[in-house]
This record gives sequence, structure tokens and C-alpha cells, in this order.
Amino acid sequence: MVTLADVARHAGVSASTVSYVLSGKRSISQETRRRVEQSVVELGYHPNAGARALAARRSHIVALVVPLRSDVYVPIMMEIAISVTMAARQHGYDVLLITNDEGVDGVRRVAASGLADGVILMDVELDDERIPALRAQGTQASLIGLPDNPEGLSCVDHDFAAAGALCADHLADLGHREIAFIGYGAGVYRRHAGYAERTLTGFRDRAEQRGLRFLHRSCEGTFESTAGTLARILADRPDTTGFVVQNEGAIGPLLNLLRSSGRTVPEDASVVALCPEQLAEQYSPRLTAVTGPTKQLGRVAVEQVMGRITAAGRGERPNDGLVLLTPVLTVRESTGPAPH
Amino acid sequence: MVTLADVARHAGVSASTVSYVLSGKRSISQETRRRVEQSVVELGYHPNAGARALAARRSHIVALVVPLRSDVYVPIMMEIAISVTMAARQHGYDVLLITNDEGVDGVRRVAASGLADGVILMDVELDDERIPALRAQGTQASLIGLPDNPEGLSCVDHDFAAAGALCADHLADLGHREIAFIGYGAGVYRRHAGYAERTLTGFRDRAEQRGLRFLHRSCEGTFESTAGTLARILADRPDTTGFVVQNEGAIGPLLNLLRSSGRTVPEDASVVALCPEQLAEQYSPRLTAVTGPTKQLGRVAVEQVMGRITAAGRGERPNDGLVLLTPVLTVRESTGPAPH
DNA sequence: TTGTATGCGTTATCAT
DNA sequence: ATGATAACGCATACAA
Repeated sequence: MVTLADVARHAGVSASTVSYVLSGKRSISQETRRRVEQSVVELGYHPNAGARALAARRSHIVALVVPLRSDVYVPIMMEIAISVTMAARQHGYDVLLITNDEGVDGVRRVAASGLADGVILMDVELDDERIPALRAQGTQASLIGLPDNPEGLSCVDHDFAAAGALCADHLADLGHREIAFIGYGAGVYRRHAGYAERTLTGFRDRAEQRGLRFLHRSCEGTFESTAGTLARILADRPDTTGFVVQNEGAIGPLLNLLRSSGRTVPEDASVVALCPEQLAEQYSPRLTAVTGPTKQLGRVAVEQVMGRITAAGRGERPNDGLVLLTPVLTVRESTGPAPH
Repeated sequence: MVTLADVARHAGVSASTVSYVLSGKRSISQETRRRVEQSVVELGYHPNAGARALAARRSHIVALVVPLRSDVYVPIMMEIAISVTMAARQHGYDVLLITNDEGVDGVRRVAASGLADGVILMDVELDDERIPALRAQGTQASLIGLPDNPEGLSCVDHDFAAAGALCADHLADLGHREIAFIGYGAGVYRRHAGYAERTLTGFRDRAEQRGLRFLHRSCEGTFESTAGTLARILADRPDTTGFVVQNEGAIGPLLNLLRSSGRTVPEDASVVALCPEQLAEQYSPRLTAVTGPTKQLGRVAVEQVMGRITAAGRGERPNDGLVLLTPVLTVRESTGPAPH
């Protein structure tokens, strides 16, 4: 293994000079810098991570805690994980993957051992049990998802309320007056999942403003459940012409059921999905959908922890931050003017 | 921060005793062990990762290199990543996530810096450019996927040949005589992707043994492409009653097209998919499918690197290993006896 | 069974 | 602009 001392010897300077050349933390003469850099390349020197972490009290690692099972569509989770990793690299950081089966202990472990300088939590719940642990340890963290009390924390999430409002606006603009909102399973609302409630609230408020009649129905996302839900909707409100679906599993069944009930999309019924673009493009007709900027979720989370880590390193109090990312509505083939 | 010295003082023993209690590398009296363990808990001691890595010359981290874009279905990649992480934890290891945009440099970097003790490569190609780098550095690694020359390496992959053979056997057993194999896009075969070729070979060999007539057609996985492929198959071999599909994207279209061409599954045509269970269950009818044990892929890869790391740590030459995991055929609703 | 002492490779402080 | 040197916290070879 090539060490700093080897490089120093080879370049004819002291070890500290090599260290400073590499870190750029003090000014170095052109000549010295050149010689050192050349020695680094010639010898193939790579700073030892452990030694660096020990001396600098910074591991240059952030931990990313991924849920084992979650409401999040898996490809989206992967996309977030990858965007986190790439963003972290831009800051000279690597990403440690922690699965949530370790629960609170995992976060405690990596932070207390100095393995990670900071933590990014995915799929944060409203009253997430890991949050008190973070607070207690003073661990620098960024949460993807919005807990009920974000004070003292950095959080980033989609602006689900805005997403809901976009759906209402779009259907209202097209002249629809009777809308059905097909949401997640009852359990999701019962445990007050933030994203579900915020979407619904955003939709409801805007729908009321725009004078829409609407119905919210929970749906488990299976074919049977969707069939039952749709049947009830059409029984209660036969004049429904607009559908908003937030449950990925219900999308396919809904399209099939509308078709087999003799309604063509978008002539007889319009469907707006709250889902990733990837999914929206898969169906036929391709779905008008409201989508959040997934990659930014990861990028912002990284910026947040990085900010907190450097602030804490300087002995400053890290800034809290709450970033809600604006979703985008993409019009595709599943929505059109209301019939008549 | 609580250090080993703090614990030692608190327990009234020397630092090395604490270290040995924790590592279990020498026998300790009941009494001492008890006192030390209590002090550890009372003080909330967590060994510093950097110091440990520096002193022991082992980081207790393995790097997992994930492809940015790959032929692998994303949820499966995630499942592998998670199974790797959980298996690693069982060995006291953590997992560093490396995206493949760093290419060869990423592997070089984490290995040369001692950040990771070993590397797990996902989605390995036949002549993967990262392999020479591993060899050159003497980096301990396990490859998920099978390169063309696995000598000196540890590899684990699905036994795709066996998977292909299972498909042939199942359809032959049901009395089908004319089979069409709908594969990946032509590009996949042109670049000799190992999994595609091995599956095809396994299928072909077994089909010949069983006296089946068969046809292989590549297919891009879009609706249009599948339509074209199916049309050609039915034109060339109108008596085809069995279909094997390896391209996830072609499954949905194929089922729709068979239906709209007046063939019901499985009465008129049987379909066997080579895909994850998750997907097979999604369609209607649910698909008879051949599936590999995804989680084992991760587990075995971890066992392999762990073995290599400990061997190398003892100065031994690590054993190579080539593990092919046996796939399973699950009969569902998409296959039945050949018509007549 | 336990303790002492040294070194791991950097960073950063204190000199010059 | 550069050097010498003391931590950093732990593991382990050597002693007892």
C-alpha cells in the first residue's frame, strides 16, 4: 500500500506538505505542487479512508436508510437511491446502504460509530420512531417525506397538496363537474399517511374552489377492490365523468373496468393518475398524470445533509429546511373535454 | 464521544481487555467480561469505525456496484441490493452503494483507499471492463452474472440454461409439439448477453431432445414489435401452441394479441414466462413461469466475498467459486394440455 | 487471564 | 511556503 509518507519521500517534501497539496487547505508553490502531484500519479497513491476518517473526524460517508416494504413504487425508490449516490459523489461523499430492518438501531449505529457523517431517511412516516433517535444523538439528517413535527430537521418531499390541486384544476378546466378520487386502501388513511392525506386535502380544497362535486373512495388496488369501488361510485354518482387515481395498483383495473362498462377514455370518462411518468406511459391510452421530480428528491436531500454536516463541523447550528418539490401535470391521452 | 479508554477506565481494566472482550479474540474471565459489558452499555460505547479500520486494516464494508441502466427488472435489482445488505450485516459488514457511472474508477477507488474490503458487481457482462481492474488490483470480489472467463473470480448467477430447459420440458410434458421462443431484442443477442444466450441454448437443447419443433424470434418488447413478432410466428408456424417469453415487455402485449386473435390461454395456446414471480402474478391469466431465487443471488455473493476477504486476510489464496442457482417452474393458469 | 506498548496513515497545530 | 510532530481511537504482538 502506498502511503502519504511514500509520496512525500518520492517528491522530496514532508508528509504534511503532501497532505496540504491534496486538501488544498494552504497555499503551495507551483513547483512543489507539481512534484507532489506527479508522485501521487506515479506511485498510484490513494489516501487511506480509515486513517482520514480517524484524523479528520469525518468519514465522508452518508447513510441512506431504505425501507424494506413501503408504499413507494420500487423503481422510484431505486431512482432516489441512485440520485442520492450520484449527488453525494459530487461532494466527495459515498453512500452507505442501510435497510430498515435494523430500525432505529441502524441509524444509531452508523452515526455513533462515526461510520457516517449524516443520514438520509427514505419513506419517513408522520410520527417516525427514528426521529427522536436522530434528535437525541444530534445526528445530521435529511428526511425524504414529511413528519408531523419537522422542527430542527431538514426535510424534502413532493408537494402532494399541489399535486392534488393540479388534478382538480385540470379536470375543472376540461369542464368536468363530477369527479371521483380513487385513493389508497383504507389502512393508509387510517394510519394518516402524510402523502395520502395531503394529496386529498389539496384536491378537495381546489375542487371546492372550482365548484366541483367530488367523491373520495379508498381502494386496495386489486382488481376486485377496484371493481367494487367503481361500482359504488357509478351507483352513487352516475354522472361522474372525471377520475383521479392515486393508487398505482388500481390504474390497470380501472381502465379495464371503464372499458368493459362501455365507457371509452377519454371520450366518456377522463382519468388523471398520480403516478410516475414511467407508469403513465405504460397504459393504453397513455395517462395524463401528475408526477413529482424524483431525482431532485435525492439531490435536495444530499444538499441538505451536506449543509448540515459542514455547519456542524464549524460548530454552527445547522439550518433547518423544508423543501416541497412542485409536481408537474403532463397531459396525455386519458383526459379530454367533459361529454355533452 | 465515548472511547475504548473511557470504557476501560470505567470498568477498571486496560484498554486491550476491553478490545478483547468486544472482539472475543481471547478468553476473558466471567467477572471481567460482565463488568466491561456493563460499562459499554452504561456509557453507550460504539467503536469508532475509522480507528478500527485503520488499526485492523479492515473496513468491514463491501461495495455494491449497481448498474444505472440494465436489462434487469428494477424491483429485482432492489431485491438483490437489499438481500446483499442484510446478508452483509450478518457478517458484521455494511454495504457501500456505488453507481456504475464511475465505471472502473469507482471500483478502483473504494478498493485502493481501503474504503471497502471487497466488491460485489451486479449485472456483469461477458467481457466486463471492470474485471481486468479487479484482477490487477487483487481486489476481492463476487460477480453477479457470468463473465466469459471466470477463472480466479467468484461468480454467482441464475442457471439460465436450466431455466430454458424447464420451459421446454413443461411444454413437452403437456403435449405441445410446436413452440415459439420470444426473446429479447436483436441487440441483446448481437452483443452476446450471457443470460440470453444461455437461456436459449438450454431451451434449444432440451427441445431437441424432446423432439419439439421450435422457433426463436427476437422481440423489442414494445406492443408493435410484439405484434410483428407474433404475426410472423403464426404465419411461419400456424400450428404453434406453446410460447416461451423471456422479454418482460412482451408479456402483456402477447397476451392481448393472442386474445384478440381469437386464441384463449391456456385452452388454445400455452404461455410460459421467464420472469420474476411478482410479474407472473400480475397478469390475467396468471402466468406459469420460471423464476430464479433472487434473494439467494445476493446472499451467495456476500458469502463469496466474505470467504475471499477472510482468506486473503490470512494470507491464503481465496477459493474461486462459480455458483449457478437452480430456477423453479411454477405452474399457474397460462399453460395447459396441447389442443386436440 | 490480563496489561503494556506500538503502530496503523492522516490531519492539523505549532513552529520556522 | 514548508516541516516536525502530536493526536485520532483501536488492534495486536509482546510481556507478565
